[in-house]
Amino acid sequence: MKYPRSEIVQAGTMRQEKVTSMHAVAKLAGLSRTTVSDVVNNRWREKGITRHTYDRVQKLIAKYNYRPNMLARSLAAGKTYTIGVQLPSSMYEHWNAVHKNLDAAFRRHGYHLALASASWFHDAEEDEIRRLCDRQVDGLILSPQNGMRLHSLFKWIQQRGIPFVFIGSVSLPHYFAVVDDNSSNARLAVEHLIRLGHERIAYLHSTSRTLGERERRRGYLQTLRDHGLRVHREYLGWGYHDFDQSRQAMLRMLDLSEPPTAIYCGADTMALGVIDAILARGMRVPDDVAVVGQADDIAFISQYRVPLTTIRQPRQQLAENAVRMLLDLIEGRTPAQSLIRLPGELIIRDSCGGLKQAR
Amino acid sequence: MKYPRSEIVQAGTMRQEKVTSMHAVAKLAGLSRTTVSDVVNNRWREKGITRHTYDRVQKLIAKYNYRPNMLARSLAAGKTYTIGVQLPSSMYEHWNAVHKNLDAAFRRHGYHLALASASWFHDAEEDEIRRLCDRQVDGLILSPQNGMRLHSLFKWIQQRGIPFVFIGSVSLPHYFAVVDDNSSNARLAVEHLIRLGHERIAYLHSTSRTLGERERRRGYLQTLRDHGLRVHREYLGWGYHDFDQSRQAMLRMLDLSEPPTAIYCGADTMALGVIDAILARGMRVPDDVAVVGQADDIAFISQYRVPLTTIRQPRQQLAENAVRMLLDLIEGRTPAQSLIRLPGELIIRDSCGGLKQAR
DNA sequence: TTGAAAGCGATACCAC
DNA sequence: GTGGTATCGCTTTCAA
Repeated sequence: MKYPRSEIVQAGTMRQEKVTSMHAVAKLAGLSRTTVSDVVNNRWREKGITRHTYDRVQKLIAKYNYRPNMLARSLAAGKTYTIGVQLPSSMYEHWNAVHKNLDAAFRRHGYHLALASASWFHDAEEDEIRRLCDRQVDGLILSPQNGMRLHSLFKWIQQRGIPFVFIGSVSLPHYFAVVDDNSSNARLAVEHLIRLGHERIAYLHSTSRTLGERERRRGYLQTLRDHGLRVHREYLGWGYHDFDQSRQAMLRMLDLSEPPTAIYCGADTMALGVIDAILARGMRVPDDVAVVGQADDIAFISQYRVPLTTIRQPRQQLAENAVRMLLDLIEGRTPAQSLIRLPGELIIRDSCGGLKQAR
Repeated sequence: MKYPRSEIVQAGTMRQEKVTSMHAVAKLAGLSRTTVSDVVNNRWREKGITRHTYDRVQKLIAKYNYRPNMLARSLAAGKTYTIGVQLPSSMYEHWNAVHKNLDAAFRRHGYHLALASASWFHDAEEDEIRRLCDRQVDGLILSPQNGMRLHSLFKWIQQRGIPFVFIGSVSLPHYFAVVDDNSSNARLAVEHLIRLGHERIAYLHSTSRTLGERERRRGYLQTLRDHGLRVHREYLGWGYHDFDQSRQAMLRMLDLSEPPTAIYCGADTMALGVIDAILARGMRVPDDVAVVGQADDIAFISQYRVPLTTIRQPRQQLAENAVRMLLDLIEGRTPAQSLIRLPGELIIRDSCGGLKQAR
């Protein structure tokens, strides 16, 4: 027999595990596969198929519970309607929200996401992204932590003709990207602190691996200079995106002869470590040291010991712009811009306090 | 020409966007597809292919950057090595960790995950799971919030011969599942409170939709009875898994003529709302009311105003057992058990305090 | 309106 | 060691 997998064993019953195929439906209806296909794909009108035929097919589809095999469909059509997505770990709110927004936006356009496990296993980033390509995704949204080292990977993806856009932070110049305006975010934070009367403002780096981090640093330094404030080498610390390391770094800063009175942190997680360090020293936030975080990433932050003032990045816009850009690329249009920078907004809570000194 | 998609345009160059196919490699090597396939799938040894041939093929694969098309492979082999996963939203730590552990465990066995968007869009659960099946997943890990209403869906999946196991909470009896022992978790919490001297112990339900929630309630009630404590109707509240609603519910309980001195909450999120309510009333935690949460779900909980005592569910074991069970099913073995119940552990922090009354 | 035929890119079995 | 042939389930083009 030619189609044993869809063989009909008994009237109204398909053999266990064997699923109805389009061909089986066609046979049952006494029609050709094409006709069934046209009905299934809702192009029976323009193909001029009789209402009668349409109904007959639909009835059989319902009766035998036929569902098209997406694998076969994708292979034949050369299109999977799948978008490969690789984001940083989404334990906290920011990336989780970005992921959700991407999902929602792509769904509206008939695409679904394939998530790279690399979200957790950073060393596997390159491999995971390649694997995504092997699954014939129609496009990629990328936010690799090791982005700057992956030049050859991006070339490789381009060669395969798979469009991709970076999200959150550019990995390398000359590629499509929708990113946070880290430089202006830093300015937002630092100018807020300056406005409150602070002059000894520290900055806690997160990781060194992204261009975004560099821009943030640049924004911090430039803002200080623009306001005629001195840059202290000792006010630049490293938190490695980690609570404990940030705590240690802050402890060291507090030991300086002239410790900072305010600090801007590259991530909320780090800001929490910083606050913990300050409180552990018997000092108060914001009275002794003011703290600003980045991302507004922590759930129920209002319930913390010191609700954190922070910079929130525009999750919705980030996702929606990236989706539009990638869809443009996939569908052969030229995106209006190749690089979109989105500024964040300052969310003022308690960790900064009011004016430092009544003039 | 028979294989235009892989046509070689110029020596060393493939036409834009057209990716090398296995057939192209074979032609280049002057071999048959079978041979190339055997090399690619690492079964050249047993197929008795010359080292020389092997090397030649490998070299061409490298040169032309050939990578097998997983879609085609899956279609032909009737196996995708994809596991469909549908979990509750993973904004907090518990489900995020479960997801990660599932991913890691399946990867070790050569599978990857396809995540249902339903994690966020609960009303779409059924649809999303069906869609997952359409993509020919080899198996499913499910944790639907509306599970109890989805009987026909599960029948449908079974009919298609796709094995699945529930995780976290059973949706319906008689299916494979790896679940939290909610009844014993409730006992753990309530007995801890009783041990501390509490007699007026409340319980805040999360949602009504899962069997797990029912079991937790049962555990709470049974434990009270076992210890000869009276059950107050007014001590049963609903938090709907939501901070604000839990806050309101607690506020109402505090207005009782005889308010509870302790409360066990079905989720950490809810416990935070409860604590906020208590503090808002000018009362103290744990001095006036002791609080126990469920899940140990909140990041940096130690930094909250009142670090929460809670029950942590075994994330790693949950995932690993589910993976083993599903793999057994997929590979035709019979799982040792069809229902695995995993008890949680009490994580004692500050929201419970010490003995309520010195004997 | 409908159907036949040729792919899509692989796997699998079986002779040579 | 190697190659032919059938197949997976669907799309697409072109004739009838």
